[in-house]
Amino acid sequence: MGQDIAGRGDPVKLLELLWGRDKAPRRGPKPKIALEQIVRAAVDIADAEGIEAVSTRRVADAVGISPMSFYTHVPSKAELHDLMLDHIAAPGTEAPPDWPWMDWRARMTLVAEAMWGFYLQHPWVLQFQTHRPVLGPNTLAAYEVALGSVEGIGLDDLEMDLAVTALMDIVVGTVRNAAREKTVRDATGMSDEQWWYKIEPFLETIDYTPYPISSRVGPVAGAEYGAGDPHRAFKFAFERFLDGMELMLERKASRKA
Amino acid sequence: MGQDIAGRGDPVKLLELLWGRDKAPRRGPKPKIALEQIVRAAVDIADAEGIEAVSTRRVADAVGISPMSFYTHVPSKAELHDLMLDHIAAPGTEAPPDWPWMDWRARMTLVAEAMWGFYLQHPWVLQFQTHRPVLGPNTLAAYEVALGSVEGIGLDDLEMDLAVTALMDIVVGTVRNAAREKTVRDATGMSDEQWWYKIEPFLETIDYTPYPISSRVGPVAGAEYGAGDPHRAFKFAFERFLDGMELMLERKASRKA
DNA sequence: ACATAACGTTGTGCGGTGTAAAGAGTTATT
DNA sequence: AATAACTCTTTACACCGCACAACGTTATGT
Repeated sequence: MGQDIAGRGDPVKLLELLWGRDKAPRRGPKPKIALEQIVRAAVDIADAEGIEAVSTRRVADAVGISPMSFYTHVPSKAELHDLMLDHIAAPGTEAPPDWPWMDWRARMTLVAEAMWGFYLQHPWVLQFQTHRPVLGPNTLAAYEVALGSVEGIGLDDLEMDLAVTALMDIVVGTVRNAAREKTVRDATGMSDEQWWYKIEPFLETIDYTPYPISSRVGPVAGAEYGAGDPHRAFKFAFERFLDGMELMLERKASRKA
Repeated sequence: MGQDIAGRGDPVKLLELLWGRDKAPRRGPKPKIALEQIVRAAVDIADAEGIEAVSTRRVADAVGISPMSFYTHVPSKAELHDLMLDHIAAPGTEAPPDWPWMDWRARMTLVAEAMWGFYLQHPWVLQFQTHRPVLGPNTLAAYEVALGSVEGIGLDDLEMDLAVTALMDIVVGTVRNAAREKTVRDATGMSDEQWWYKIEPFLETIDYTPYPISSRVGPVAGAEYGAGDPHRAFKFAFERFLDGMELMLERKASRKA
């Protein structure tokens, strides 16, 4: 069931699907629909109603085939998930033209902000367990763009990967809070304000003496997030990280000189 | 089904369960089992077989009650998830005694490393969608400890929360890769090495000219992660972040002086 | 002491899930 | 023309969360 881990099946078969490598002339009747239609339908459902609304039956119905016919196109639901991930990675696989004239901080910020928007558009991606990397064409292209933001600034290859990984982690970690409000409101029909208002009487009955710092900091942070600006948490973390990167680059440069 | 968002039900009821607030003398027959047994059984199943193995029927069976009797103790599966989260937050709710003598970098590092171990022990937590905060006693206590690591170092209340949030994001983002290997191997019976070996022939058929940087950096990073050290990604990101924090603290101090 | 209301437990059942298995129909190859 | 390979479909199974109703148990109100 549910959002388990892709890769149970034959990983090579998945790669063939990702790269469209079974275009060889086949024997049987022509397929009624193409794989891409299935994947796009699944993504549409996920974008609109969340990943839990994506069932094999539902997807099959959306493209007009019988439930089990789904399995002629996709080995299992796990593979569908990977295909969905690579599918939505399609936009943002090209760096802007003025890319080379920007400094690395601007480039990394651009990549991070684009990624932020990406996750807000497809919040269901955040529900997936990170599994083995999806080695599809779009995912690779997006990775290429991200790596390009730190190319030629004085990092070795491993450090470049570490920097991009850190960038992604900070985005994912902070954008969760941004996606939360929308997702939870859709699912529960209750906004953050309504939720806090509802539990407030109970919260007043709690003895906060064991939590002196939290009870001081919590309301301050709560008021800030309640105002709806989780993007600020991202900017804080990311700017600290960029400053640390800059220090590292300076150290490396001065060591060489 | 599956790992959806907690909080569909009455949020106050959930708080009462979290804080054990329904100890009033009740009328009917004595419950066969206590809520804590249910939660512990659920956590045990999740630790051993992953969150997808935790079904209401399965949990009920584990504690020796009928499937539907589960619902007299817990309003729905969503509430069970929140109860599980607060339950496992119990350890690590106390700061070490030499805490005040450590500098803030050491304290934050300690908190982050403890958190790292926590997620490796309960990797299923990473599969949850972040929803509204779980305002349980253990979760609050853990937050208190984390906040304590940045108390009195020159940050205002909001910045303290932002710093702790960033710390958590970096840990969560990087520990996913560490949890991945174990989880996926358990689920697929295939190690990372076996997986790479299996897809290697296919990978050689791909034209990498559109991905010049990735094809150079990827293998280098892959060799490093293949050696099994995602902890290095954490250390890289976290040290950059700490350096950035230090710079921020210096700036704030010099502005005051 | 007894009726009653509130509660715990249980069995039945509904609509959903992923997918195995088997069969029918279609097409390219032999 | 025969056959093998393919797509699509129907049926079926074991699971899921949980609504509902029946039944038994206990503390309360009279």
